[in-house]
Amino acid sequence: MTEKNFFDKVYEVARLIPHGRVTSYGAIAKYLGAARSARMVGWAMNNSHAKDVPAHRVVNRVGVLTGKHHFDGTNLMQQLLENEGIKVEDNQILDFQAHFWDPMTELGSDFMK
DNA sequence: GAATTGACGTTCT
DNA sequence: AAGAACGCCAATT
Repeated sequence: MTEKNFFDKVYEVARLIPHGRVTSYGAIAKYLGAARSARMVGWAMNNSHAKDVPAHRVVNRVGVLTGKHHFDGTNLMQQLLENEGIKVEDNQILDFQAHFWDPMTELGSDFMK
């Protein structure tokens, strides 16, 4: 029973996202070994309301705040990101690459080993 | 209990 | 190269 479900793994990784950094659903999914389950990551975020998961730091691969619609306000997600020093314009993160936090690169496949 | 949807991304045509 | 379809797992209807 040491194996965790995809959902739980997503929560863990999402929680490890550093302050002022962002990542993509696909990046997390890929890190978990299921690049094609990016949708599940999004679903997990939907349940993230029950967890302490900073879902505002997770965007799609283009850097667009696709899930901002699920937040309390209309541009709450954007406000949170800007609060961390990330510039957002038209629901899209500026310099997404610069702020991109890749779990595989940062954690180095040494986290869930 | 079965079918559909859901914060996406990859692969095929 | 551009567009369409599929895949993944879980939850909701």
